[in-house]
Amino acid sequence: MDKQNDKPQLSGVKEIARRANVSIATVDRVIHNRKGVSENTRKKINEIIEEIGFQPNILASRLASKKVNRFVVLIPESQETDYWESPLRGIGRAEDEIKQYGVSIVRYFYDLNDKTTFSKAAEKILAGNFDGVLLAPSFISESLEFTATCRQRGLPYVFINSDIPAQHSLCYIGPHLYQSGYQAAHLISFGLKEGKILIVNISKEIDSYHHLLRKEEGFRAFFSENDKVLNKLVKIDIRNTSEASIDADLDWAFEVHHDIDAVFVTNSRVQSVAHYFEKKNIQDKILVGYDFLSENIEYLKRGIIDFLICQKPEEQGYIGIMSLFQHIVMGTAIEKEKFMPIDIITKENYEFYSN
Amino acid sequence: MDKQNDKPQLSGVKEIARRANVSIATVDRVIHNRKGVSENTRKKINEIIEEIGFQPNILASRLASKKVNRFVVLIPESQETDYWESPLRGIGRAEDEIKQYGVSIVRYFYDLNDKTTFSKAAEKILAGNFDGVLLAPSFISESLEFTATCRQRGLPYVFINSDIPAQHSLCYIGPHLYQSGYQAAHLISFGLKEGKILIVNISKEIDSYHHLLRKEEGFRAFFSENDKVLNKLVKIDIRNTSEASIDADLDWAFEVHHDIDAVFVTNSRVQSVAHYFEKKNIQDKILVGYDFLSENIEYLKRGIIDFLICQKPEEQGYIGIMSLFQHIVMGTAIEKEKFMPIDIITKENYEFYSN
DNA sequence: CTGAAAGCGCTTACAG
DNA sequence: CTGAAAGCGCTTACAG
Repeated sequence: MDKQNDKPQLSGVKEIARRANVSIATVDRVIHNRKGVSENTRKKINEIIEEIGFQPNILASRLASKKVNRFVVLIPESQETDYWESPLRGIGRAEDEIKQYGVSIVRYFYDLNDKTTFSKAAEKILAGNFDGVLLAPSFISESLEFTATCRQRGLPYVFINSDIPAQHSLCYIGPHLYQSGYQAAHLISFGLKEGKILIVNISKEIDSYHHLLRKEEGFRAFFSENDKVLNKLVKIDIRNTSEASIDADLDWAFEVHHDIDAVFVTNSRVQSVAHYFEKKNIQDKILVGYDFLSENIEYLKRGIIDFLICQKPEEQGYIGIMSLFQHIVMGTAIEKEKFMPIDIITKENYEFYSN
Repeated sequence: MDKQNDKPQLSGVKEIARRANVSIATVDRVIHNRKGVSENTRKKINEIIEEIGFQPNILASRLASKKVNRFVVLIPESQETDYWESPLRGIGRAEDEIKQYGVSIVRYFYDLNDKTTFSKAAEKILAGNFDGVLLAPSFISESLEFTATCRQRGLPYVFINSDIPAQHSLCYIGPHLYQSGYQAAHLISFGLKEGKILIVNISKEIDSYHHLLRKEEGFRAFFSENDKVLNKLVKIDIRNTSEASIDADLDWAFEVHHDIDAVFVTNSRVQSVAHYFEKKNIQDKILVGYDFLSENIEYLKRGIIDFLICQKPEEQGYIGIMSLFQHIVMGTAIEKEKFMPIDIITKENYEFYSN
């Protein structure tokens, strides 16, 4: 049809080579910042690239290149709760999408109750030959040690699920903990204009305890900032996570504070409190906690848990890998901080929720 | 390193051709179900494809092919509210991702207040040469007429935002209206154990009115199914959407029902009620409505709107285009119905929400 | 510092 | 009904 366009403008490396009067091999060298090109030619070629707004054809590039990129993942293994299965699923989904681009992913897991498993895995990773790391830095000092070495070697890493600020990570992908606690407070206060609220922290690991504190802070901030003088807060920390121990602690709390109207559990262990409620046939108290886990959802369905706050764990894994991919393979810019939405899950909407 | 793998197994069309003792051109014909291959060869090649689990290299395929796919979008233009800008943004995002695969997207818009604009655009689309359609079927009978022709021509189409069931669409991507109303009811009832609730439908188009009804149905169902005898429901329909008219109607409603404690607006026009509340300095009533629009968010921030239900409009556009792409270009299977999550937006989490 | 040539795994005319 | 050959836009040795 378009007779005038018989010879469409060349727009690729070929055209650049033609204009610069060099071979396409040299153009390729400049595009990829490889050495062995005179300053003059480099400058000329870069100008032409600028001028014609050259965008490399990523399909052709990947097809021609035999280079493979090896990513490695270091996250907690699933235990007690199956929370970490979700990020893992997201990682798998990302892998499926990008394996045709020559990316392979190796997975390492550590035990959240044993720091040494983290360090051992980290060592293995450093011994291997990887191009990018996706890391859940649950143990602060061990993570710092690991990332220091990565940085030194120019091995880029991405944090998911919890952040260690100012560590030169490529980016952080995960929840805004403080704000999610604040959100939980609003929900409870919306249903309970006046009354006593129990905050429950359940966790045996000291390290991740700091996460729970951030949520608790946000939760408390809501009440002090919004002048909710009619709401009183009390709290208990439960470090022994056996059912018997949790039950005993809750027994104690409800005995001392017979007038508790609502309970906020700062993590996915809300199921333990729900279980307790069910056993004791407690029906009139508001219960809010975290995470889209099958057990939690069961209690949500039965009306024992009122709200679950959820932060797209699967998406965290998916975006984590894709961020590495964008940066390392595609060479595009990525956001420094990607906070997950604070999703509110109820009996009515859980079946439409996508992690 | 792997000396034993000097000659890695060929796995592509070449290997199939070798095993079948034919040329790769013939293999290509079979892969794409093109005619001009004897039943015998076709069968043999298909067996080999099965046997080696052949997966075509989509990069190479797209690079070699000069075929372009033309998608067309038919959605309402942005007016009154800027709701439709979001799906449009999602469509643009999808376009950016897949244009390297030879996909181009043409956009048509119709006026929600004028059915004829829909039909005219539909006609133009049918006159053009397209490979796939993304359609918001706001006008039922006009849409049916259009899709009948599409089906006849083998032109696949995807519905977004609202569904017309059993129309052989490739898929539907959008909200579950009934359930979102049910969700709104739960939220209000959580904050209001006892009291009178006003349902407000604001819309001048009769056709899309049916959507609002579905939400209202869900809303009412919550109260009847959950034995909320202490909550009373009243409703008004507002068909003249000028500010003065809305205000007058609300004046009337609050005069007749002086004891209204909460208001549920069945669409994004919740901002009109919020505006009214602000003018009249009404602060003690719960207000719940729909959609992440900047004006609505402003009222959310100021505490006038309590909750917004939102159904990822941008995502609808994005997924809509990607579904066409998956089906037409990649040839992969897609889900028949993709319901959007029912997101609950509050003052606390709106800034982390991604459409 | 630079270039000619082969090749990535497909698709597409074209010829038979 | 089938095949040989050119080509998609890059990358990669290799040779100079």
